[in-house]
Amino acid sequence: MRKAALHKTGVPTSLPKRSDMVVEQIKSWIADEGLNPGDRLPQEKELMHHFGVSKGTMREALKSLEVQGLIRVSTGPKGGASVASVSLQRSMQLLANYFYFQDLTLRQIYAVRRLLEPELAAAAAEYLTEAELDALEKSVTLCSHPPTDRDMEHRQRLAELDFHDILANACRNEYLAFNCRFMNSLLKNCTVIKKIYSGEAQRASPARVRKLAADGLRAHLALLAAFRARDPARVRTLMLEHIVEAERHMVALEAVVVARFMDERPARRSAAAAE
Amino acid sequence: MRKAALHKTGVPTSLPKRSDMVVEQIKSWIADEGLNPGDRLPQEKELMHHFGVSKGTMREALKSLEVQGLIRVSTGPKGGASVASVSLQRSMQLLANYFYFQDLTLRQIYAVRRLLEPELAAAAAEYLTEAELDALEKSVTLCSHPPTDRDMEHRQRLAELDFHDILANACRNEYLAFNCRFMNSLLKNCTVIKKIYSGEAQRASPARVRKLAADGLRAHLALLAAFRARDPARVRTLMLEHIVEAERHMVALEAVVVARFMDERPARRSAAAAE
DNA sequence: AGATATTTGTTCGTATGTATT
DNA sequence: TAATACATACGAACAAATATC
Repeated sequence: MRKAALHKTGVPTSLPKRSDMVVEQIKSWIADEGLNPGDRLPQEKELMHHFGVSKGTMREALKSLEVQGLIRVSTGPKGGASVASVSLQRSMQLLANYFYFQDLTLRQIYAVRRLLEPELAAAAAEYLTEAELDALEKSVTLCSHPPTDRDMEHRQRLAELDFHDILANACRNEYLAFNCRFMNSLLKNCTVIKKIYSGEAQRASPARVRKLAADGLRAHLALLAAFRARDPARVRTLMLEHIVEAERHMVALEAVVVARFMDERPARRSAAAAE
Repeated sequence: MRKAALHKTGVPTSLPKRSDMVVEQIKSWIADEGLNPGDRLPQEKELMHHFGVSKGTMREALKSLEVQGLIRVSTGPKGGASVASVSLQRSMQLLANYFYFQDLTLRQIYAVRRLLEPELAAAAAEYLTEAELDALEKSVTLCSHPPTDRDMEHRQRLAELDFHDILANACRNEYLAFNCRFMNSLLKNCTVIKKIYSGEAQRASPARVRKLAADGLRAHLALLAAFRARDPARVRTLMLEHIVEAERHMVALEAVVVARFMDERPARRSAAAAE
């Protein structure tokens, strides 16, 4: 399970441009040489000469690699391009771009979350450090007081998601952890959460928002106790209940909010431009 | 659940370069205007003038957006940049870059696959068209004859994964489907599959390879019957068994192959470059 | 089918900014 | 502080691709 082809782009979108060919060559060069994060690439001038392209073209190629997160480039002496490990944030952002036009629903996300998050929590139960347990508790206490204003309400919702991010940090399965972190970030940016922030959700259905918060707090408290007891089976059960419950509240809120503000939403422009 | 911020990059990596600022501005412009795939952006010259940057800088910005999959650009009259929906292939490749340095194990991937694939299959059972059922059957028959050479053996392994891709196509949950498709592509490129292709796995453990193929065929046949019967519950059960079984074989093969060829693997260079 | 106009793609020369020593 | 090494940015000219007539 190592070194799956870094370069093979799969489908030739059209005619490959010069800069794209350079990109592929540099990629396979990195893979073939087995370069690791931190290793430096030759400097611009040398690369230009090596690939027989001009500055502008080489710059575009390096830009492409930089956007993909595969290299970092810095100015000054000892500067230039160096191999980088793709950051978590960058990957999540690039992946979020894919779903931008997919019209995901909360149900679809929660259908996956319901399956993965209990497993993540159970795995984390085994490895959570004392520091992480304290961090969990801090997130819980932040949510334990009724919010005095909307900003605090919003921060409490985000803290609830931080709770789940901490579990991802403790999980040794990087693949599982990434998936859960990404769903957390999707939820952090989702419309319903934003509506809660802006106060629209409260106005639409204050009782539901209160119950969402109260149920969340109760669930996190119970989970924290199970984590401290290092009881993976109980953690799994509690987390599943928590996710199912949260989904119910969120979906209900989404329906309310959408129904109330449908007319305010700007209709999307007609596709297939101009002409 | 619409229009989560397209632009907010999150962490300012360092000092923003000119081209990066242009990128962010164009992104938020696309989001604010609610542009859809196909909608055209102003042409290079106009953009240069609008943002007050030179041609090279503008080109870097457009290159960045192109790499992210957010725009496509073409030459000629009526050419220029237009908004694009990020393609599945591009997203999977960008995401694969993240895991390139994460040293994922088969176990980690299968820990997630075991949870998601049965759910995907159950969901697909409801929606599979006749054409898709036929495609499934075609994949199964391709695997039903003992392979005559290594190339055929390899194509059969890939056909098995195509079987699972077809299920993803039939699933209405785009988020679940993406996750399953991505794991399929990870497996297609994983070392063990490649070793099977090159014949190393056969030489190391021919009995295990035969059993992997035989069990896979049997499982897919049973699944096909359950799909035709539109029996989601049975599909779910069968798929779980199939995945667990496949994991066992693959992990065993991986161990054998790694043990036999450890010395041939090129050691990775020392990290933290020069100096 | 071929000519032409339009728009991106590439190159070069030069100047500026920035981090190291 | 100054000198050096490197990326970053500008502008003009030319090459290549493609839609339209």
